[in-house]
Formats: sequence, structure tokens, C-alpha cells
Amino acid sequence: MTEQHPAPGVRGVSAAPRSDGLHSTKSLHAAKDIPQATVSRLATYLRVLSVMVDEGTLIVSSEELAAAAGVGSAKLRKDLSFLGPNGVRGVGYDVSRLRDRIETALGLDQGHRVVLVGVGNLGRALAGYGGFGRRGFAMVGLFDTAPGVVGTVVSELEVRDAGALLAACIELQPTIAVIAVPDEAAQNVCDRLVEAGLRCILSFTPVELEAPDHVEVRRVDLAVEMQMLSFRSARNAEIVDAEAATANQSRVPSTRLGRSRGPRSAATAASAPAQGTVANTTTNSKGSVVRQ
Amino acid sequence: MTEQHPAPGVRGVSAAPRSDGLHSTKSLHAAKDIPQATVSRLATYLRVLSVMVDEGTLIVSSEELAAAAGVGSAKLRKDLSFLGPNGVRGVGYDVSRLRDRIETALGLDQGHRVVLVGVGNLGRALAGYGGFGRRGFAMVGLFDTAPGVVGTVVSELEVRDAGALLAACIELQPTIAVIAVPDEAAQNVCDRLVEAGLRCILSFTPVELEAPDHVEVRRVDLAVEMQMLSFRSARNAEIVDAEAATANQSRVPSTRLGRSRGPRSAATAASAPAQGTVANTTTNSKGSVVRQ
DNA sequence: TAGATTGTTAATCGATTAACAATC
DNA sequence: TAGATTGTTAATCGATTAACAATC
Repeated sequence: MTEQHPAPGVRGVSAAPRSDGLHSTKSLHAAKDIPQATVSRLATYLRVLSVMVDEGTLIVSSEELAAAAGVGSAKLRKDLSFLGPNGVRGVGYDVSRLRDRIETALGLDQGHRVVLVGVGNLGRALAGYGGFGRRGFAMVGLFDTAPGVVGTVVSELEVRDAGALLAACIELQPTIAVIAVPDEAAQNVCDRLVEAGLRCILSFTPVELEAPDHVEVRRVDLAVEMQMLSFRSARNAEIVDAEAATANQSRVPSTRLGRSRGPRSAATAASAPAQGTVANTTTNSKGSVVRQ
Repeated sequence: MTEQHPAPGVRGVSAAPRSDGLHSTKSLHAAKDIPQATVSRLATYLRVLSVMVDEGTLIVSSEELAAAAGVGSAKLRKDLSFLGPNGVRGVGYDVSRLRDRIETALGLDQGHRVVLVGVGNLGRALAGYGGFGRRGFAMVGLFDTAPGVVGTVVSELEVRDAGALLAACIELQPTIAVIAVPDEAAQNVCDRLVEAGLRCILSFTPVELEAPDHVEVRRVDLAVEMQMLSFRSARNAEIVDAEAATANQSRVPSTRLGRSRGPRSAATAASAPAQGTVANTTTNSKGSVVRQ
């Protein structure tokens, strides 16, 4: 790693030699005040940059990288500025260097060892999910309680008895645990993972898990994602409805069936396929291969 | 449904008879300005309320509901206020009524018909995920391209050929589509779903999908969730490190191994099990059954 | 030097929070 | 009426955005 700047200075214990007096308070752990929203986007930039590295791209401007990541360039530069100076003015960013920088900032450069508890449908999918391995997360242990599952091999790992979680964690030294058990069992599993010394837990159960402050629990609720989509679809249907009501007021008063059932029927009507609005969307499709 | 108030007035096309002059601009589609963050939390409240209905709870205060959902009561009341008045001052909220109210606001009261494209590991897990059905999402169609998969039965549905997507959508009338295909195929699948008239798409591929404005695409990137955990763990390790460096300055200068490899080794050290910090977490666990 | 692009500023926008008036 | 709790306000906090000075 060739260092252009004296020291990146965002991480590391010793006070960074920043020329300006900014961030002087709490200077010891500046990484703390990177906003969550920024961290999430950094992960996205990282993925895009990895693709660029593979393609052999050497330099990228904030404009290009932002476009590829689907954000504005101002936001991108602001996000990157939390990591200290990363680019060269008038030139752009060194792709591979910036990737490494973000990787380090996210704590990914050492890799992570992941244990997964709950080898049901979802657990199996997660265990076999290539996206993890590709991004530095190694599955090192699978656990379940069902006798029919314990002992079987899933994604090249033998499923262990969840009762042996604590002992296994001492052996496996995981840095992250994933919970994919039924709702009722989740809190108990969480407690035992905390006992075993885990500090990072990703839960796929909708229940809010209680854990000590020093343990970070993230929850992914797949149904919530769908419900947010549902809201947008209902909202859109309503707007379409409202516009139709005002714009076409003089023409056909109500072209839709089931209006008597109230505005709710709009949601169903809005999803009707293949008329008018659909036609001009096909022109929008651009080939069958993914392009950034 | 017994209506206490003359009309909820947040949805619906006709102007709502609000006594105050608020939201008078753009009054036609007030639902538009419910913040995303609020929508997401509404989904959480809905889940908690459903549990309460099942338990036979009739009335709940903002304080209680907020606690159960893991948010502050002020935030909860603010969130609910976007739906219009829902409670009774001095009393609280009618649990079942509030649940229905949120369900309607999220557009869930009519249910949703979901098609899923890509019946690999993840697709299978999603197809069999009970959390969807339990919350009003019905899987109505599974699609794949692999000859070995097409025709097989997964979660009580026969997998169809993805080539017949458009025709099938006319028949199935889905309101939501889920994409769980390999990255390279995602954009193509997305284009064809748009062609088929879908307006709500949930994608599990990390690639940013292009779609017309009237189509809502949500992306769930499982690796990003892990990466955010990773960041927090690295940050925590760093803080622990920094505190140790300042507090124990006069004592042992460096108690950890591998310090020569730079601050990054802190992440590994922080995950070491079972000493000091672990002891007081076991007292925190409260029985083995999930309790809200 | 001229051209280009970063890193940073300051203004805007939006979300959170605490406090309280309204009112059951 | 007195007690309780909602719905709303206004202040605070944080994130986004556009513009530009710094500088390669």
C-alpha cells in the first residue's frame, strides 16, 4: 500500500495530524460519527468499486461512481469525506485504493467468521448465499435443534446441535452471528449468543430482541419490505385515482368497476396489466445484460 | 367497522373535513407525505398490534405500544398522527381498530398477490417463508428458467417457465413481484416484470435496477446488512482500544497480541469470548420464552 | 497556466424529541 | 371535576444538496 497522504487518520489510536482544527473534540474515535446512512452507502460504493476493479478500471470520478451507485455526486463526495481525503483534485479516485479504504473503514479487511443458528428454509438459503462469501464473510458454523437436521451437511458444513453453541463459539471464534430460527426461539438464541461473547447479531425474526448495549443487533424483517412496497402501491393508486377524478371529470365519471367498495379497490385496479401506460415502458428496457 | 370519527380523512379522494387548516395544500393525496421512516415503523406497530389482538388486549396506551415496538412514545404518537386521529385522549388506542387503520393505510387490507422469479436457495426460502402469508401476502406464482426446476412443486406451487411470465401475469394478476435470480439476470427479469405491468418489485440482487418512475423497486442487500454490522464492530473495537489506551495508560501499555499488525487486529481481539464483560450479560437474560 | 474535480461549506430539507394544550 | 393520555407544536438534531474554493 503506497501512502500518498501522511496518514488517513480517521481510524487508528494516535491523534491524526489533520491540518484543520475540525473534529478536534472526541478526536480519538472519529469513526463514531459516520452517519448510518453513509455507512450503508459506503457498502454500496464498495460493491460498485469491486466490479470496477475486476473490469480493470483504474480511475473514477465522483460523477461516474455516483451514477453507477445510483446516488448524487455531492452525496458521494460528502460520504467519502468522512474517511478523510481519498481522491486527487482534477483527476478523480484511484479505484483500487478507494476500495481498500472503504473495506478498511467498514472493518472488512480482516474478513468475518459467521455462525448461523436455525437451518430451516431461510437458514439454508443464507448458508448457501454466494453474496456473503464473495464479500468476505465466511460461514464457519451452522446450528439447529431439530434431530433430523443436526448432523446433516448443508453447504459443506455439518449442522451442529444448538446446545453446543457456547463451546463451539470458543472453538470457532465467530465475529458475527445470524439468527434464522422461529420467532419464539429467537430471544433465547440471542441470549445464548451474547453469553458466547458475540457482539454482532443479524436477526431475521420480526421480534425486537433484547440485548446488552455493547451488542449490536440488526434486524431484517422481510415482510416489512413488502409492506413498504404495499404502501407505495396504495399511495400511487390513490394519486392515479385522484388525478383521474379531477382531470377526466368532464368525461367518463367513473371508468372502474367496484367503485362502490370505496377507494380501496383502486389498489386492485391499479395493478391491471398491459394498457396504455405499459406501452412506453418497453422502450425503456435496454438489452438483456446487466449494465451499470 | 364502527366509525367513531366522521371520517378518517387521510385517504380517500374527497377533501377530508379537518377542523384545522393544516395539510390544506396538496390535500388530494395526503398519504404522499407520510415519511418513509414512519411507514417502516407503522409496519412494526402493525405486527405488535396483531399480537395484542391475538392476546385479547382491547386498549393500549402510546406508552405501552411504544415500549413493545422499541421506540419512544412521542415518536409513536407523531407517526400515528399522520393517519389522523386514532385514539381517545385520557384513554388510549382501541387495539383492533388501530390495527385495521394501519393495515388500510399500508394498503394491506385487500391482501397482495405475489409472484417470485428465481427459485434457487433464496427463492425457495422466500416461497416457504411463513411471515409473508401471515401478514397478508399470498404467493401465487413461482418462475425459473432452469429445466430441472421448472415443473417441480415448491411450497405447493408448480414452478413455471420464466418465459411465460407475461402471459402468466395476465392470468395471476399479481400486485408484487420478488426477484431472487442471479445478478446477471436481474435487470432482464425486472424489464419483463415491468412489461407485464408490475408496479412493485422487491429485489434481492445487489445490483441497482433501472425501472420507470411509476415502478417502485425496493432492494434488499443481505450483505450490506452484514457490512453495517461489521462497521459497528470495528468501531466498537476501536473505542475499546482507545479507552484502554488512555485509561490504562499507566498500567500495561499493550495487553493484546499482534499489536504490530496495526489497529485492525482489534476487531479480532474484541470478539474473544468469555472474560469480564461476558459475566454481567447472563444476568440480563430473562427466561427462554419470548416476551414483549 | 487552464481545465478539471475534489473536499468543504453553508443553506435547505426532513426527522426526532420534549413539552403541553386539548379533551376524553 | 380530576386524572390521564392523546395530538400537535416548536425546538433540536441530523442528513441532503448545491455551490465553490482549494488544488491537482
